[in-house]
Amino acid sequence: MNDDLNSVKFNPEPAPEESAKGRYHHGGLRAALIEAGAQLLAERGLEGFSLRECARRAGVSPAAPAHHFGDARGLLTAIAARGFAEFGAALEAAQAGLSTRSIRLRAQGRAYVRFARANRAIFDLMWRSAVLNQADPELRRAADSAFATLLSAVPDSGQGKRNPNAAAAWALVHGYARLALDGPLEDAPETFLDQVLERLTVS
Amino acid sequence: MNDDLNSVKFNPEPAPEESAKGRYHHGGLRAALIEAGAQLLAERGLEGFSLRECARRAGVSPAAPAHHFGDARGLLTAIAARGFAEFGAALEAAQAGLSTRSIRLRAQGRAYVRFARANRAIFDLMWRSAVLNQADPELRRAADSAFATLLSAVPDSGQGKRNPNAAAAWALVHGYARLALDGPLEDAPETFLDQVLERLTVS
DNA sequence: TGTACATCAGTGAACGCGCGTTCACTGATGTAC
DNA sequence: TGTACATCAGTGAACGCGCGTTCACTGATGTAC
Repeated sequence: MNDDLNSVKFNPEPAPEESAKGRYHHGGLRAALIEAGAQLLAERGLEGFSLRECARRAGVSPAAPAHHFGDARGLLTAIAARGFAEFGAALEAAQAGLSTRSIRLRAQGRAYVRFARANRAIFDLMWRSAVLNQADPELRRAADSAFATLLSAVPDSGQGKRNPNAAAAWALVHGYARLALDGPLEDAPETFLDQVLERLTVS
Repeated sequence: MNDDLNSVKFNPEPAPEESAKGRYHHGGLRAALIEAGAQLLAERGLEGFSLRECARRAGVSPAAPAHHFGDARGLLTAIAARGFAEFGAALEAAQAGLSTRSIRLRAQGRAYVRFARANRAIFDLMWRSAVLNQADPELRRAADSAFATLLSAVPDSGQGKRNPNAAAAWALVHGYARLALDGPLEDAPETFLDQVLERLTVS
């Protein structure tokens, strides 16, 4: 993903020195913990996640993370926020330069599912609202921005806030992604998704 | 849900006496642990789930559950299996007596989402494949049977095993259910689901 | 119908573990003068 | 340019907790004869 974008986002201080090892002040601990946490999630899932292990991987004492994130929820929220930022960027990139809405929608659908498959632990986390601090402004901003990008490709049926076209497109793509992660469509090829997206009537 | 069906399924011995309290042998511990576990999940989610707490609620020593389920994965798998059995029964009941496929599909879609909303903790669990023993024959049977019921309402496009009509219907309904549980469609009314289902073109 | 005995279900105390969090602390940084 | 000092980031030992699991055990059940 876009590392530059994210290190700017989460570590607004000057870039940490190459070798932060052995120094008393880590220099980029916040970003390092997010990275360690993301890797830990990928390896062991949410069940195997712990603040202590993140600290261990970042080469720092068990009490250090509290300084930046308070508790596990805080760190998980930051990881999810980074996930949504990358997710939104992927959707944006997928549709950039494409002209018609329906073409942009298909392209975003593919990017949506591809992101879920390539980042399954993070994608899972992004939707586990019970373990996140949903009020966190950074999380909210990143999530809302990603959703807005997706929905910008759906024709507005003029039904106001609750738009069945948007919900149908979102549900179809989101459901496909979930089924691709959770079993039933685990090994479906990308072309199959295209066939599925064709079943969507959005006018 | 259908308690008779499930106690038969999970507790093939003669029905436990009304007052199993105080007796050395519980009489229906297996079923009682499944019930306690389901309630615990509903109250605290998977994060707050523990074998010890299930035992406590069933009024039994911490070591007792191991006798029936081996470990937490075993009990969770049994809970998920019961969930799939109830889920399949709900889908079946929803479409019973309806004539055309498209009508049956809509009815099942509504039942699918209604089940997810009414049993969110169990529905979540049913899809958390990482914490379940997916090889468990009872789980497999219950899940496959529920899916078969759902897909029986989808026109077969003659494309063999990987049927885009089936995948589209399933993804749309499943995605809607997830979005209804996880935030974006949390308080959408049932009629909105109908409008969304209309966007499905399945021929 | 009665008795012996194998089998089964559940006990309860004990264990070791990794966890989150606390606490008084210390080393580094950066700013004011 | 130099020094004093406040602030900040991270230490590391300690705590109490609930967990899963083990273990030798015991009470109830049901079957063979």
